[in-house]
Amino acid sequence: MNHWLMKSEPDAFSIDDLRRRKQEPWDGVRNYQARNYMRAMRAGDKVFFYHSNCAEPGIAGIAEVAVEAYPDPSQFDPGSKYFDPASSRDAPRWSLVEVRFVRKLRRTIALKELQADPALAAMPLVRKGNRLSVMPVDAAEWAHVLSLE
DNA sequence: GCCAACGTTGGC
DNA sequence: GCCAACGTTGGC
Repeated sequence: MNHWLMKSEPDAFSIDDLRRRKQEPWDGVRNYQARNYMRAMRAGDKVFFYHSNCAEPGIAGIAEVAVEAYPDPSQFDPGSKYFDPASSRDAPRWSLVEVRFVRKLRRTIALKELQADPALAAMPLVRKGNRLSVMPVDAAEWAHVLSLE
């Protein structure tokens, strides 16, 4: 089983939103690397839910992959901000997974704290300029983050 | 709101 | 295939 991290802007969709909705299609990913990681996800994989672009960026909770990758319907919808005229139903360009709420962390583990921790220095998340919204987390990093909780 | 970093697009 | 222009991400 693999572990992952997915970013969301809490103003748009927070860990509390996921708790309320229980399960959610992770639509709107329009980056090939992030898409490829989603396609590699398997049902039951655990995911850190990261809050980005907000007052206190950090890891706020845990989700799990509920439904493996399938075509993101928003790419076909001209009314959606995620519409992609270059994609077609015959050859969909973008995928999504559905994630299910597992739990909130007892506290949000701040980006600042993650950046300062030598055990996490290899995480793409803490590297300057990284903009990936979906990324793998190795098992040791996963366990270490949870030990900080 | 600023801006550095980065991915994508498109002219050539 | 190069690379400048542009748009987006996301910390601060």
